[in-house]
Formats: sequence, C-alpha cells, structure tokens
Amino acid sequence: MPELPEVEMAARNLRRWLAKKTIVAARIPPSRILRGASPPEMEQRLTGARVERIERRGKWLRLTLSTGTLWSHLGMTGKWVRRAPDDEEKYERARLDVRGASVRYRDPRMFGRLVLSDDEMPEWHTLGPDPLVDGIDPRALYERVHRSARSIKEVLLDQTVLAGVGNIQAAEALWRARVNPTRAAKSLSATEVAAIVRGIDASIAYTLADEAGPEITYVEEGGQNPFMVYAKSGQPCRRCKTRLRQIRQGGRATVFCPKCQAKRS
DNA sequence: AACGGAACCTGAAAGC
DNA sequence: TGCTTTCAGGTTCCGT
Repeated sequence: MPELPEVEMAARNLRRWLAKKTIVAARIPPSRILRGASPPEMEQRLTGARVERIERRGKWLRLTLSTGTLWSHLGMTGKWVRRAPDDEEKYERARLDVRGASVRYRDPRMFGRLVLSDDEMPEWHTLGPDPLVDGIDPRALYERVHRSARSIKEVLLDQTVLAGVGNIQAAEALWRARVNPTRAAKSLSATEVAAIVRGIDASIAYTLADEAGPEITYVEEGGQNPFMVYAKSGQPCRRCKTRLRQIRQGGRATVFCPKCQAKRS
C-alpha cells in the first residue's frame, strides 16, 4: 500500500539494481495489471533492452528503456523486490533479469499497473507538483485549494493537486499541522495551508528515513507502526494524550486527535 | 461539475 | 475451533 515514500524507495532500489544495465531475460505472465502490449510482446521488447533512466513522479515510476518506456504503478500491494535467480516469488507479475540481479514485481491484489508503450501517459502528465521532485509552493497550493468545498483530507488525496500524497501522508500531515481533517478546504487560511505543507514535507522526510533499507515493509505486513496517527485509533495522541479518533471520509479511514486538531474557525 | 458509493482483488484480523 | 465479516497506505467508473 504504497504512497510517495514507498514508491521513492522503490525508485532508489530499481536504480541500484537496473540502471545502465541490459535486461537479459524477461518473464511477463498474463495478468490484469498489464497494458499497452501483450505479454509475449512485452517479453520480447524487454529482453535485450538497456535501462537508461528511472524516474518517479507521485506514485508512478517511469523506466526509460532503449526500446520504449515501462510505467509502473504499485496500486495497493505492489512491490519491486530482488531475489536469487532460482527463488520463487508468490504473486509474481513480472520478472526482469540483468547481470547479477533478478528483479521481480509482486502484487497479490493486482491493483497495480505495468504499461509498456512508446508514447507518454496522460496519468503522468496530469499529476500535480511532486513534493520531492518539485517541492510544494504554499501560496500555489492555497490558490489551487481555496475554493474547494470538499474536506481538506479528501483534497490532499487528489493526485492532480499534489502527486504522491495518500491516505497515510494526508492524515499524518494534518496531525502535524493541527488541522481538523473535516475542514472544508475553502475555510483554510493561507497560514493553515502553509502549516499543512510543512506537515507533508516533514512526514515524507520522516517516513523515508524510517524506511531506509533494502526492502519496504507495509504496516499491514507487521513490524512497528512508525506513524503518529495512522492505524492508531484509540491510542493516546503523542502530543496531548487524548484518545485518537477514527472517522470515514470518502470511503477511507481518517485518524486524528479531537483535541489538538479541534475544529476551530 | 462534483460527489458518494461500488467495483476491482486477496489475505489477515476481528467478530460471532 | 471455524465460519463470516470487515478492513487494507489506490484508482476508476457509474449513477445522481
């Protein structure tokens, strides 16, 4: 269930494993995540291709190859991993072998996507500014948002507003900014929007530092929950000890502190 | 145009 | 214990 930090880690890993290397073998079994070419066609075009460049924008990855472009979206459960050549990976949807590495894409729920094409993808170009690649301009975000009647939490999840912010980063940023997630975006002052921007930057930096390492673990897979509020409903707020509360917005869970994110204004 | 809700999947955890 | 329900960090489509 990857958001910007997890996809950024994936990009860094893929650069170490694949950049400037030639794919010597590709295995692409048929699955619903594939677009742009048939599985055999993909295998053919990937085999012998040199990986020139790997970029991330929001939750999308773009691998520029000598024979085309491979786009990857991790959906909810997608993950790029490196394995020994004869290891079997459950839920493997793609396998790219280079000299010295066997790289697999695994995705149990298959909400991800793998697109091989020559031309650009609209999804890449409609993305809003990426907090890491472009940085967020508080004034520009305020202008973009200050007429929306929707709640700020839902607006932050809109990928055309900001690229890469997902359910965790939105909740974490609002907690850091002490802004109530149900506030209408248009009710926010420029100062509050600026606080949210600092919250997003801080939360992404924090999550990236926490995830540094060879493989990404998602919260649902066990391990410690490093977050301030995400999946911590009922636990004490680490600032004021008030019990964190969980609500539902746009079908998604939002956790917040009813006291330090009280609905003022 | 904008919004809520269902749909797409599988597996783990909670509920009974 | 075992069956059932709920829920998951994403996106898209459909009806109102």
